[in-house]
Amino acid sequence: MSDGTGRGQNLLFLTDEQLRQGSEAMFFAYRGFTADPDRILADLSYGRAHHRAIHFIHRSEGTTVNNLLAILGVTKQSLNRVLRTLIDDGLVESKVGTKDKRERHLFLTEKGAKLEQELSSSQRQRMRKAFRDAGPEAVHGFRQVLESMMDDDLRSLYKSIKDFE
Amino acid sequence: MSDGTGRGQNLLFLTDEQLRQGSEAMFFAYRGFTADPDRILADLSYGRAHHRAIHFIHRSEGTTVNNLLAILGVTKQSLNRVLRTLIDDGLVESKVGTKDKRERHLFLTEKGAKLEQELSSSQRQRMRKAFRDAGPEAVHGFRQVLESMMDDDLRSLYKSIKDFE
DNA sequence: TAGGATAAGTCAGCGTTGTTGACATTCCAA
DNA sequence: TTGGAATGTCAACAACGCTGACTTATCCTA
Repeated sequence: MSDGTGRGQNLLFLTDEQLRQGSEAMFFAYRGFTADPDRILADLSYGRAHHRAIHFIHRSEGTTVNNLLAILGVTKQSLNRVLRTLIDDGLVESKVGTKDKRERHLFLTEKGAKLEQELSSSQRQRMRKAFRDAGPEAVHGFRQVLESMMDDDLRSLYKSIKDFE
Repeated sequence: MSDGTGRGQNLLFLTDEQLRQGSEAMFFAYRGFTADPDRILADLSYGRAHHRAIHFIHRSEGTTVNNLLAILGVTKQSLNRVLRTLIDDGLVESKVGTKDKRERHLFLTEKGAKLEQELSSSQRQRMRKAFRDAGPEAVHGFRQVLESMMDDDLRSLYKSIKDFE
């Protein structure tokens, strides 16, 4: 795993203070990251769980409940509650699988797609500003560190859906 | 704010796909970020709120309740519930202010400091690995992007406590 | 010194979102 | 045809946000 530059980055000395600042940066930044969608969701008496479900149904149209469970990392009971309200409210459609009829394939309705747009565009706006302010090299580093911070199984999941399109 | 390189980084074109990948990286990385402390906390029937309180009391020993409220961004009722259990369990000590007797100054007990160490060291371990794997330039970019992503008031707060020591 | 402001704590109630456990239904595949 | 997988549902519970109302103690200022 040597980087071959001779700068010894694998031996990089990191103080507890530097690492603590990294943790706090994550904490405060995540607050900002979720702030804009949270405001929109509050008016609809939805929460982040609804947002996450909507996001991943949009990005993987027709995904199954089981697949969604793996991505979101929650119990089926927890997801089911969220999914049921979204279906009842006419934002998500659940279609029985054709090949395997046990499976349910999830889709956003027009109404659901509209909310997804609203949520993601508010979040993208902040992300775009942050990316532009920090510059391309910083963005590259940002993504490198985040990837390294993931659990192994989540990283493979992330990478597998990252280049889906 | 021109970077002077002539590459026009302020006009950086960012596709929705790139921004979405940034969002998803934040989502999956934050899961990893909290995973290790979460496991420790679960055994003690504590949650993330307890961790956050312990963290910021440790880093700003003797802080007041009001100050902690501002940092954590929750209501006084919500913090009070967490603080009460921590005090009852002998992890946190609350001392009446000497200058202003209305204030309560918060300290970790020996027991509290021990748990703090356990929590922060598990989180630091992951952060250290991520920082080393990604390298110093990446770490710099990581922090730049996270800072840009914060709300203005949280960024000033973050910066003000960042260089406290 | 009286009265308003501030810091903290408390009670009651509610909502979202996570958990476990138990159980029914449907359907595919060996 | 039977076992297991996928799904859905019910109940109960816990963590942790929230609002609103209220008390107590203290401080500061007019």
